[in-house]
Amino acid sequence: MGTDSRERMVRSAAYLFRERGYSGTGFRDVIAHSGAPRGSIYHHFPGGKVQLAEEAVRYAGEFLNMGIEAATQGEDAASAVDAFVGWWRQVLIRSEFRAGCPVVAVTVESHDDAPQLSKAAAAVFDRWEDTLATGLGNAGVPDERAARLARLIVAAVEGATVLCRAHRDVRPLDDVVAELKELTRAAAESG
Amino acid sequence: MGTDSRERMVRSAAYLFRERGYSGTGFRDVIAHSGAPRGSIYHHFPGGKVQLAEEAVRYAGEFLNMGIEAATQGEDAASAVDAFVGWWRQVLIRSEFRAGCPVVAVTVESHDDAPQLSKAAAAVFDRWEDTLATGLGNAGVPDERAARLARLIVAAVEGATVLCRAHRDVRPLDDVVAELKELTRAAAESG
DNA sequence: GTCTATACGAAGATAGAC
DNA sequence: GTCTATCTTCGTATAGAC
Repeated sequence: MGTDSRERMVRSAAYLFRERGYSGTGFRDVIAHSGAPRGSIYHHFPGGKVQLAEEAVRYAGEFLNMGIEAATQGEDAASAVDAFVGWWRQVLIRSEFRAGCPVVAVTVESHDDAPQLSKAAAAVFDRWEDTLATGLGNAGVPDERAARLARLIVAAVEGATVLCRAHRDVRPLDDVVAELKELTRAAAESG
Repeated sequence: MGTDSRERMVRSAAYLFRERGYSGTGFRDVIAHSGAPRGSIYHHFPGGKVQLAEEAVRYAGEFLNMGIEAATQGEDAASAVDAFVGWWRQVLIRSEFRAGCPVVAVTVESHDDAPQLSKAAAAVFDRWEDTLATGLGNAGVPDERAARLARLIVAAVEGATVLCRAHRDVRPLDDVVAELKELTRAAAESG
């Protein structure tokens, strides 16, 4: 199965973007990290680096979304927050605060000449919000409120991961989560 | 006053980082944007690109902090949020969602070989939080809560700017701000 | 302070053989 | 699908003249 190296490249790109960003990650790095052969980059990705990045964004988006979906089956509203936050906590701590969110990294460096990247990123953020909102809905938060809360959660947690990387400490994330959980519980009870 | 081109380089670096990130911005671009002479880069910045970036982060941090300070003199708690958010709204809209926060950009791409950059970024985030927390305190929010709320505001607004860039729309920021304002007002009244 | 020239490696991308 | 060779442009950084 020769398509194996293709998948590894996408995964490696997502991994490396988290640490060094889009411009900071070259094919050189992706090849080295994935162990994929140099000669087949443009065979697998005729669209070059932009295509690779687009797929990496989607891959990361899908991957995390599955985690959120699995964890938002409960009826406790706060568990929806935990589901989303838990992943980032792990990423931050395991990488010793060297890694963050690849989707944020790509968004922040996106050019005009590659609008596919912002579009892919927007789709990922939307998907995360939808899944979270569904979880909040199951926990009793009214639909309209759930959508706005989900958006706040995504924004605040993504922002908090950046603060954590700067501080090399999880506390910003923990502080933010404490506020979010309180807010979420109140919203569920009032619904 | 020959130091003028030095300042312009720092400002240009901050400006360009917002759009293309740290790795995506070369000296080439900084020279072109600032109009500064090529030959004096390493005269002004012996530490090279890292030093330039460090100063750009500090410059952006100080600049925005002055804006927050000026706007948090009132007694309305929500105005402290507006002060911070207003700036990012302007940056996003005027750039047609091409520009974000340079401090976030640098943090997200920071290497192990230049820990000065994360440190400078952390100092900036802390300063913004402190100024915001003081504003919230003046509006009647208890000190401990004010600190946590300020941190949430910084994280959520920074995260929202990323969402706005992906969507090419201000709505994520507006949605997040609506929630933050409500939360802030409640905290001020309960204090 | 600013210039030119230059070093040297890496970037993304393409062509054509196998 | 993978290889090697190659193109062109760009990256940061340095040296030494002016």
